[in-house]
Amino acid sequence: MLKIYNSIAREKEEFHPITPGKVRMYVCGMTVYDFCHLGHARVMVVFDMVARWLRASGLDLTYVRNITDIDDKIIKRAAENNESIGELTERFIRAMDEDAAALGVKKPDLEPRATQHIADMLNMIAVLVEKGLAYRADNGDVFYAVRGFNGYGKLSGKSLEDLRAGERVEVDAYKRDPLDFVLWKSAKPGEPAWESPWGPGRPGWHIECSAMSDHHLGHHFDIHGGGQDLQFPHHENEIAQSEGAHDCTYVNYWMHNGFVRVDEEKMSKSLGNFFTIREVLTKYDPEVLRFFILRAHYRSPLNYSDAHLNDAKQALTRLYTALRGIEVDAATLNWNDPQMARFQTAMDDDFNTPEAMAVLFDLANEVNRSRDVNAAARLKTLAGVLGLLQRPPEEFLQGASTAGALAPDQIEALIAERAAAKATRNFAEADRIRKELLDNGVVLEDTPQGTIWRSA
RNA sequence: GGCGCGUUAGCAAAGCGGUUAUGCAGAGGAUUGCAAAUCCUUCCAGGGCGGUUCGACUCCGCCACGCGCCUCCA
Repeated sequence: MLKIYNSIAREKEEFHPITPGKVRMYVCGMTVYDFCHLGHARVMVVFDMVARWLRASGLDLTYVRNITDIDDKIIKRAAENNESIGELTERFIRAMDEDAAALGVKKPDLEPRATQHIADMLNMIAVLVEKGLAYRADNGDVFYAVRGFNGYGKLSGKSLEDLRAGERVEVDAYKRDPLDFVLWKSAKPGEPAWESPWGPGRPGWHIECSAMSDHHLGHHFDIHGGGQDLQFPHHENEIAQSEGAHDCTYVNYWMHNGFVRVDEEKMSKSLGNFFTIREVLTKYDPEVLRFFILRAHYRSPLNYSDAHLNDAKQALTRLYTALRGIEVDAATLNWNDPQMARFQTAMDDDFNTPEAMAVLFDLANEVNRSRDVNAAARLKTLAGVLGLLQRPPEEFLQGASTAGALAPDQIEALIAERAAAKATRNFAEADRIRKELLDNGVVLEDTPQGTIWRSA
């Protein structure tokens, strides 16, 4: 039985889909005005893992991850770059797709874009206005009236009074209450705008997710995910909008993944301490990054450093090494198998990937001892559930990231030379060649079947 | 100030009220021409102070330290 830590309940709960056998999941995706950083990588990989596990568990999943392609930062960046908003967002959506693909993140079933759902947003805002939960201020903006929704704060555990006490934001004079938030922003000259009953403008930050999730998944669905920093205010405001408009529970299970940190500090745009995915991928195999992310529990902080990535690389190398030289057919998932059962138990416990990975290493040990094809198949199949270990081992082990620039045929030539030297027991020469290769980032291994190599 | 989370061996990171986590690194052995890889053995834990218990890293309380949200943020 799958248990999920539900942010709104602040405890693990048994997972029961609204419709038996079917799961509807919505995850807050990217605002596309820049390259994705490691924080984005974590959201994508974590919820890709969640999606894979739900499906491996036999559930019929509909996974929606939105793209926010209109917002203040996008407008600002496009102006700075002297390009249209469409050009900017298309560019970064393409980059995001590349990054996601590199990390082994499968495409969600649906990736709705905010600009495709303006009508849905306007409809929802209209409902909120009719119900007295929203109002048009004198400056033309439409605000959500937080005081009118009595569940406000239930996700983040904040009361309106607490929030007021901690007020650090300049109070917008047009708001009735400082905590009211914008649903619709009236257009300023030169800004992109859509027509609306309240005048030309564009959507506020939170309404797009309420509108898009409703459009694709309905008023009430199973899982809503995102980074921890979205819990407040973004998700809190989504609840206010959706439940305010529909008068029913919005989401049953809220999932929030932990932050990526650098030097024990949150990686964020405002701190400027972020690394983009593509930056990291110039130094590390993307699967190493995926492995690194899944090696920690999704709710824990994840500290980024080269030392930790190198450590992850070593660990993943061990797994691939175990599979090297074994022809593996895919095994079927059989939860009666002891190791698979242990893996399942771990994953069912709020997606405990570190524990699930421990099973992988135990299996690797078994494969190394027995060289058993079935054990190898179980290893590869279970790893596949996490989106790992699916490439030919040589591709990973001999992959790029070598310091030197020797082509494979050059390496093979040197290995042949060394073999010749060894044949005449000229070990000095053999060792010299081996050292030369090592200096070029190539490690040799002599086996009964001959010499093989891998990248250092 | 309000709310919340964390503190595990050299590093990373889990489960568990009493029995080896796991990976990397270290030590010894097997193997190897020597290595590498692999296998075997092994060292190194649970912030501090109390409490509950026959027994606590694991439950409870307090304290210390760290982190996060309350502002755009995955």
